[in-house]
Amino acid sequence: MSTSETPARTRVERYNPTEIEPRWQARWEELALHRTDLHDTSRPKYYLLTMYEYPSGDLHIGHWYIKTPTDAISRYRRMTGWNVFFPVGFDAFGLPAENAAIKSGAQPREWTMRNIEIMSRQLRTMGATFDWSSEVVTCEPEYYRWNQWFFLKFLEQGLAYRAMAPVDWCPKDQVVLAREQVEGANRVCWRCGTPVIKRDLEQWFLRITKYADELLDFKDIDWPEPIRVQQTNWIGRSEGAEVVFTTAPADHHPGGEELRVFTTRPDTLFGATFMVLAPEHPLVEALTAPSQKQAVDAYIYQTRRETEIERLSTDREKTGVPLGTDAINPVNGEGIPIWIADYVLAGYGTGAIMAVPAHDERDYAFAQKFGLPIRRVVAPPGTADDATLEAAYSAHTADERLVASSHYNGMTAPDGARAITIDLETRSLGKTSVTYRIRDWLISRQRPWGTPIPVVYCERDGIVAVPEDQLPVLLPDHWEYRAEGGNPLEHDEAFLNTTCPRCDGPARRETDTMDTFVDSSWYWWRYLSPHDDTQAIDRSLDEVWCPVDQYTGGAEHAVMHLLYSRFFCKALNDLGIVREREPFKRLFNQGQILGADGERMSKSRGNVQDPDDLVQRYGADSVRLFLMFMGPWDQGGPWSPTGINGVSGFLRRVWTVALDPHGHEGGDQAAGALPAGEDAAAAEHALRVAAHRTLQQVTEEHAGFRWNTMVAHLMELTNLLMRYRGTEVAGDAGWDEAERLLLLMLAPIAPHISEELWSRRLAAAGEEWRSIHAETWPTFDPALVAVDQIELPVQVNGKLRDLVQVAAGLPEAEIEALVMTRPKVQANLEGRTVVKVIHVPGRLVNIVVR
RNA sequence: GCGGAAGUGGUGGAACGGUAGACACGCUGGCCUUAGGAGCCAGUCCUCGCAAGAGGGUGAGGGUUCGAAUCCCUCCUUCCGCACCA
Repeated sequence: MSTSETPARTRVERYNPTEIEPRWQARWEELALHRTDLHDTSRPKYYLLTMYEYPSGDLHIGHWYIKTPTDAISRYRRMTGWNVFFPVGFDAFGLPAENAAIKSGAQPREWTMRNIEIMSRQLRTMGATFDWSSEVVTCEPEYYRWNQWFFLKFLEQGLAYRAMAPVDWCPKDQVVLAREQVEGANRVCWRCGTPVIKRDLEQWFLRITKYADELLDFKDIDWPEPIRVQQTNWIGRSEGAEVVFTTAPADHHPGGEELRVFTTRPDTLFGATFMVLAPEHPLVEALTAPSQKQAVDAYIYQTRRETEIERLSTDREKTGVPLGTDAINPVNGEGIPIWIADYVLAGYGTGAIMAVPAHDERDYAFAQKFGLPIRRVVAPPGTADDATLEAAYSAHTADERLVASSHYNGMTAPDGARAITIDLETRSLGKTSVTYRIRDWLISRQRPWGTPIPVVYCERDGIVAVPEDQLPVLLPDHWEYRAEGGNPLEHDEAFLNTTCPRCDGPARRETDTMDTFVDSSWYWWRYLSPHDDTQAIDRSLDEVWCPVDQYTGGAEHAVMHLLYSRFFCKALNDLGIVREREPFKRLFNQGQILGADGERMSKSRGNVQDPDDLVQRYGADSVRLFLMFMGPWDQGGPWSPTGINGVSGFLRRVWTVALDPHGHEGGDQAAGALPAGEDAAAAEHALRVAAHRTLQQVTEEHAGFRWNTMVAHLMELTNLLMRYRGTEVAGDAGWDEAERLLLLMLAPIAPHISEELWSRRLAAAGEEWRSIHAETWPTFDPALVAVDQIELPVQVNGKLRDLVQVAAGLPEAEIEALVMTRPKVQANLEGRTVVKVIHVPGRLVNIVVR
């Protein structure tokens, strides 16, 4: 059998990412390609930040999903002329280190540092352009001392204060529990199974509420709408009135005590038929009649076992207990019974409400359950006075009016609200008021692995701040965990015993540490000068580099980290420490990668995808590309164990067309021949046009981080090159241009293979090596992307009936005339009258017939 | 429950209010030759049909429009957050 007619399959070197990738990573490091000169002002700066990681020990595919597209942004920005700063660090304090310590006996610090080492190594396999020279690790004293310093500044400014707040408490272990340490619907301690109860402790707060109104303003930042909405709802500004009720005298109570309520509906004050206090309200004990004491105590205990989510759920049965005392309504002197119920929270408003069952759903449900009166005070015209309310009426219509409200009758609800509030104000029994759902930030944690709060308790001077020059207050190196007795710092005599900075007498250190969200509220400033021991933030670098131009990370941080960071920025600006009032100019929230089973990845479910295995098997470039290809970046989704074959095959094809343009595989009968009716000039032109159109699309896709369609477009271009492989145009100028653009476009997203093929191109051309990542992003030729022929869909009554080829720029009338002559159109027009023709130039023609 | 987001082939997804299903996975068929986690070509939304073609189709139901996956309303399902996980 002769083989002369089909050329032997060419044997090119196989694409071998495991050989290529470490080699280029080492080269880039050697050349310090990603070390950012923060003082270089020759190019515009671009601060690119991705949320730093908690060192849990394993980098999983979700970390790659955040970081590799962000790296593509970094590389693209560099190619388009920016001085990019792209740092990396670790959020190193936190509960998992303590849990591991309790389980294994290792010290949290050792465990954390070991994990950081492992994760740093794994991070390097991504081939990302992190500037490791600015790495930050928050559990290092050189970092957390500045948390302490900020705390002292906040304390001076009244932004930090101490107050009582409930914690989840295990009565057996005598320990404060984190939410995740409280298990099951019956809320028991994770270690001993004892029912958990809320207990009040003196704790430290940061006054984020001072900035509530400013935090509602997003005009200077370009953030996704859903995040802005979530923050707005979280802050939850409500305008209304505070109204002063007084208690009525009773056998057990002299009366005359003030009871302030907050309401958004002062217009419904005449409809208040009872009052509800939060079970934690300070007056509950004094107002409870002896006959009610037992029921009230039992109810308070029950409430202290519930979560706020349970308490606020609107679809569960309402519960409550009357105290046996009345409150006097200031507008009509009427006495109404006072109840306690869990749906009223101590921390919101004044912890007390006037209940207006006719006009509030929750109050309505409560009144129904306990047979309390329901009195309508707002009604649309024509409503009979005695018509029963089937549900709370809380709608607002233009023609509704106040009824049964004394001389306010006939007013609209908003007018009534204003009038009633003004009248109360003149009697000093009320005032307009604004309440926020957001509460001050509780930063105290009764745990050892965090930043010690820098205050001491002196028998003589009370609470005394540690002076700045005595910072940092160092965590002890080692501590013992006990089965009982809570925070080990409370048993560490060397840590505990100190002297009062004011009187030099004996003092005890604060053992609470800070919420780790304090660490993450300013870490991007520290990247600029991570080892500076004279100041937290280098103001001159802040002025050049901040705010962050682009921040990337998960949407699960919408209301906590991202709000705390904005708060910190404003507070630090007020302290004169930083220049800006917003930390992150632009934000992108990527989605979450789930396990192949569609569930959240976790070790216990056994569905964690390890990137190391994938890198070993397919190479980092394939993993990067697959994560970008699987769907829109903000969407995430389940991991597909087979999908990666697609991008891996794509990169092999890129390799093949680059290194073996003249060869072809044996399976295609038409291989080596140009498409029918196409000559070499047409083929070359087709390649050029495709390359430049792809470049135009890819450039646009970079602006919107649309990686999935970007990869698809690069696949199309590669498929086209594959089609012309082995033909007479392979390797010609048009082919070569397409090939060159393909590699440049690939560089930000698949950095290793593009660097390898680029270096071989340069070598083949006898040119000196220069990294593809130092090349300039190409620009497309407008003449080549211009469209000359368009395929125009023709519809009859909105249904597709035909496609016509027309020259771009053909006059509309000519197109319409042409369309009418088409047989398929004719067939559909037969026997019907043309009503009108909709012609969207360049898009379609729709003929409407009757 | 409250707040946010998403529902399109067997699967991941594509589609400025204008040709639904680009690009892939998987599967089927053909080819190549041989050990490569291979490669090449073709087909692949559903129904009817050899085909040309016809009809249906974007979670469900309604609406706006010449035209709706896209906009509006109601409902259903899934995912994320709810303040001590980070």
